[in-house]
Amino acid sequence: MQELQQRKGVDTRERILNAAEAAILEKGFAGTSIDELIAAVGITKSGFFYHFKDKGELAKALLVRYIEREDDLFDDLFNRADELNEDPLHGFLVGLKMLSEMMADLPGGHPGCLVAAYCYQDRLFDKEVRDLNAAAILNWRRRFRERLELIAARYPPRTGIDLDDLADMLSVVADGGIILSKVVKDPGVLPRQVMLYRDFVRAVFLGA
Amino acid sequence: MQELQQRKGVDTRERILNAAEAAILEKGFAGTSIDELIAAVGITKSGFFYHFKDKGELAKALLVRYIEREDDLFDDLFNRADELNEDPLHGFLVGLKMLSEMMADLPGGHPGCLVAAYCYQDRLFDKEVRDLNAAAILNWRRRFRERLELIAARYPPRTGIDLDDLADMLSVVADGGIILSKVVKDPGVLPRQVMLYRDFVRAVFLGA
DNA sequence: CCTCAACTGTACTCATGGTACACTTGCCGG
DNA sequence: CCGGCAAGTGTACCATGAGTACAGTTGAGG
Repeated sequence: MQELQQRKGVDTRERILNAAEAAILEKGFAGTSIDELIAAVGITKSGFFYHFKDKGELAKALLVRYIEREDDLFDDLFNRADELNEDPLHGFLVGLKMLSEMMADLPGGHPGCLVAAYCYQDRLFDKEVRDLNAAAILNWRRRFRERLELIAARYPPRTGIDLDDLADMLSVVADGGIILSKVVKDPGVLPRQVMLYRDFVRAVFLGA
Repeated sequence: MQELQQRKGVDTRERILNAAEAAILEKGFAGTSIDELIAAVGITKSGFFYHFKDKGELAKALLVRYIEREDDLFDDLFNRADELNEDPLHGFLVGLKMLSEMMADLPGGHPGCLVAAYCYQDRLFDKEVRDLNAAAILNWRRRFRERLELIAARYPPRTGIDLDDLADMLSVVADGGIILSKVVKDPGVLPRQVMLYRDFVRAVFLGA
């Protein structure tokens, strides 16, 4: 079955994606040259185009991989938090604390969010990629909204709070927090902002 | 005094900056070509290099102009809010409401934040530009922190809330809200997120 | 009429993205 | 041990974009 060959191929592809992700988060998509990627990975230009038919396909593959990983991370994190806790509110609060700690533990700070990076260069990509980006955000909204509804069923929230907006706010705080952390070069900003969001969620449902 | 000539020159420079700002927020810095800018403005390449010695100077001039405008906007907004209100907390809350309304009234939604865009392409710029970016964020932190201190002197805040973090959270919510609004193509997300931040500020100082 | 700001025009260099296509290498099943 | 396929290499080529160089033009003001 040519397992070794396949493993090598997958491996090279992953290494291209790794190099591309790091470079794109620092210099943007158009600012990242294929030449620098193949130099970093140690292959030739032809090798690159064997794996991706053009630069746009690299962009798409990168985003797909990024979104899958983030989804897995959220699944894992909040499932663990739920196991530790029966109550939906306290499970969510524990999950947010774990998220904050995870972000605090990233060596060198959070490297950046691909969704945000693509957002500020979206005319470089085709509709498919832009739709993928939007779908990822809407999926996170749905996922957190479902949790918030479970919480709201047991703890009546403050009136005038829309649960979609409160769900969105986690993505907002994460993306905004990443930007502030990067710009002021203080990795601590992001985890502290997540904790502020956690405080707000508690205030909404516990009124404290 | 060649006033007309100077006005014409300043005007052309501003038109280059306008075209560049719009293009960079959509395609990134490296994705924006000088050729497309001069085509949009209706000048030649020589004309462009008469105003900016290279692309890097364009980037710097653009960011300086953007930060000045944002500062002026905040000055104007919160000064007006203060005139309408004696109490520092209610003045701030009124200012946030006005900010939210202003963002809701932007036709086509917020075009994007240059600070955030530069953040995700920062290796394309020299240290001076990156420092400008960081200074802008720190200046907004200082500005809002001062307001929050005035409020805290009259309304004891919930314990465990750091005023720097709460000040940062406005920038965080703005930058994150802009990204979500752009990605899901719903201009309403941003103003609603600002209102959520306002709710949180009220909860911190009024406990309600 | 002269000067200066604000350009235009032409011509060139170099790097990068991308295309095309023939060729190689090495594992694997038959 | 041989043919096939995955995973590449090597070479050549083209268009676009950043930037350089520098001479010439235009029009308002003194």
